[in-house]
Amino acid sequence: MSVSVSTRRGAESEQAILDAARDILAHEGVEALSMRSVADRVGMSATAIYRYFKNKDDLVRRVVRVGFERFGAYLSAAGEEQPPGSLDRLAALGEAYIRFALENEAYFKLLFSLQHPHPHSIDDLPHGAGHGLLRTAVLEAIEAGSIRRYDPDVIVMYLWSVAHGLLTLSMSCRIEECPEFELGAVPCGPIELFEQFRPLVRGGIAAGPGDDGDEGGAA
Amino acid sequence: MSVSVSTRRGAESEQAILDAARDILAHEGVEALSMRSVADRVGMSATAIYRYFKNKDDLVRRVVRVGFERFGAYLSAAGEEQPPGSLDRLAALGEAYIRFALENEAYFKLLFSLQHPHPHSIDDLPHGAGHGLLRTAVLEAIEAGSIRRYDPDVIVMYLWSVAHGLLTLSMSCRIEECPEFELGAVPCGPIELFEQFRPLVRGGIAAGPGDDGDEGGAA
DNA sequence: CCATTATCGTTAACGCCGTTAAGTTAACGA
DNA sequence: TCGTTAACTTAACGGCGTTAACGATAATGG
Repeated sequence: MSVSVSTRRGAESEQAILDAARDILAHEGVEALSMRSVADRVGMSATAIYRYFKNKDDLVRRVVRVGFERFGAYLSAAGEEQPPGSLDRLAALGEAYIRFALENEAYFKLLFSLQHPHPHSIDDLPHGAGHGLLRTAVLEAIEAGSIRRYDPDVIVMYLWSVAHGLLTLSMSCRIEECPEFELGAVPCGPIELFEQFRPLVRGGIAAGPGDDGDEGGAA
Repeated sequence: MSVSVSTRRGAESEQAILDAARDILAHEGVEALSMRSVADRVGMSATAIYRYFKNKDDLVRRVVRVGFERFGAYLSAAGEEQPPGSLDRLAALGEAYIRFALENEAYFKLLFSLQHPHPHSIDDLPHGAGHGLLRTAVLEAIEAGSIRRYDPDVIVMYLWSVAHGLLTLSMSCRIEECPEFELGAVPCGPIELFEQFRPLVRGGIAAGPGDDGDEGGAA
């Protein structure tokens, strides 16, 4: 009886609004995302959106949440390509983190915006934006003996910080345009840099015992 | 010909505008920083600001630049408290980076905003936001044998990423409110976490010799 | 000393924004 | 048939960055 045409049409509108907002965000950037622009795209007036979303922030939150459900899937898939408990799995997670952020830059910038942070806590994110995934991988790696025994939550935050810091720095400073950041005369994006980080993350920056040889470097 | 009274009065207004904008940014946050609010504080109309600044972005850029001149001084002072070429100096720089960002959150968030990144390149920042400082410290540490020989620019980006990532994550996810991030039942802010990172940065995450490790990665 | 001129500031207005309030239309249950 | 309600509209408010046109005022040149 009651779950009738009207409610279904309502849900369809809601979905259309979400889709429109997602498109605008992805293709025109966050600055072009306004109630009016979304409304134009779905062919209704801006105020109609308020039937489905409390306000703009609510709409944006919903949009972002959808995007980050794929984030979790993307990370999960990338991690499972490497054996559990291995360092390679951790590296794959980091690389997937970076790759996804670069390919979905608007989403990433919006979610981790410093001005209006959208996750009120890590738990707000689907799969904790990969936090749970990473934590599991770290625990497995410790258990497998791949990485040293240390507070797993600290290791998680450390690894997350390395990838996230590299990303946010490259997004806000455009390091790829800096002449200093051409490694071996080849311009170097976040992914290449992240690869170069691997030995440092694995073995640290401290000089090893009896170590004096150069293990890498630019011209 | 003279740089006379009229120009000086103009410069005074310009300074008053900058001061007002800085105050609003620091005390009320970036959302309260509008041309009209700044104008109100200095006691003139919003449009008068355009005599001294091309537009809002120009004003903000100038404000941020002033703030980050102190950033460079802060980092420099913190670094010099530790012996040159030492790991302690690198750690001090990182800790100062975090401390300054926490104490000048609005500045930090504005400069490294992902939406409107203000540094067009690292060189835009006074002292490269400490980049030059860090680079020098890394080179000295390599020369002193404190850290391994590796591309110094990669090490710089790595260290910068660790600190910056921890900061931005904590600012956008409010990790201190997450129950997971109480280390030893004590709520744990960025500075405490950064301290916990030190052994990882120094020695890496890999299990030391003695543990059976899956050391056979890609590289 | 006066006219000119550049400097410093004003008010009014435009088009955008998020949001609220009130009104319209159509489908539905009783 | 009537009343209710969901879905959507238009009108409007206050705030935003910004432009244009205009006035006051101080410095300067003849």
